[in-house]
Amino acid sequence: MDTPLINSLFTLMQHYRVTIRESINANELGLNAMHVRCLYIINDIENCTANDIVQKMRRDKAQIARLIKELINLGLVEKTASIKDKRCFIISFTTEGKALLTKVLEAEKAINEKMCKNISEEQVNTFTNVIDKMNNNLK
Amino acid sequence: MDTPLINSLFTLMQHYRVTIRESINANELGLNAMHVRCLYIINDIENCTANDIVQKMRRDKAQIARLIKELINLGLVEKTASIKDKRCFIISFTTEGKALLTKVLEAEKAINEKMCKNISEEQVNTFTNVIDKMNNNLK
DNA sequence: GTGTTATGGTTGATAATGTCAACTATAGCG
DNA sequence: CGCTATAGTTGACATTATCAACCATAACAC
Repeated sequence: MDTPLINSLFTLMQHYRVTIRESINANELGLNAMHVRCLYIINDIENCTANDIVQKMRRDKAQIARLIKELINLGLVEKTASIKDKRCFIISFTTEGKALLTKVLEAEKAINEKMCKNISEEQVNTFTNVIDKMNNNLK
Repeated sequence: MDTPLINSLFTLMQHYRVTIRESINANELGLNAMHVRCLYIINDIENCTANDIVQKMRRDKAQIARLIKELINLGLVEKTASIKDKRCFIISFTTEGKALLTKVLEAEKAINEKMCKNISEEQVNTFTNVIDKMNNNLK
């Protein structure tokens, strides 16, 4: 086996993508994986800006701008001008957005549980640990 | 932290994608990550057919058909009719394809090493183990 | 202050990737 | 034989990603 690691990772991501899509469609939330990731980041980062998301996701800022626009059109988040830096907009949840996030988190939690079934807590810890290290190594 | 696992995985894949693209572009091999994955699979599976790749990659057969066509146009692989089943084509490497695969494997090996730096063998083993289990759980 | 360069964000155009449905040819099975 | 299933191809289309140009503001040098 040459580089089973990456190939396994690819497979896992593909599985995940299919599963989350099914789950989200089933829940009729009208979002895709990227939207969901965005919501997480907005939730995690205090006074989150588009640029924060770009940094976190390592994706093109054009793509992020459009993702945010979609989230706004869906009425899930809103932009407010930043006082400190007039170039930036702070992205925050609407009431609907907050409610939806809760739902999405539940859906993902279910997937997470399914995914981690029969894997010991210790192993999962090692797993996340290794991922973090890898992320640092590739930074 | 709600589902750091998936988010970390996303980040890792993104890192990987960027790294492999840089590396492959640097090597001027003219391939993308999907091509590379295809090559691996063709290498791994005895008498590999398009359908084998579809199964392995869990992607649409149309996409795979086109990927293979590109690899053929690049002169990397070739199709030969299967004797057993006249609907299938066996995909095999040309001399150039085999040579290129070797190069790609080296490039990926370098990335793999970079990625696994300062991570013990044991941890890497646990890691791959957990991925495999997760893949099974999501199957 | 002015000028210059860097940064955050938006948009248009386009490329890359993924998906669906229709179709051909063959297989497998009653 | 007739019927249904499978392997693969193609066309059309949807989604996602990337690049370059652009505007407004910031940050810094002078």
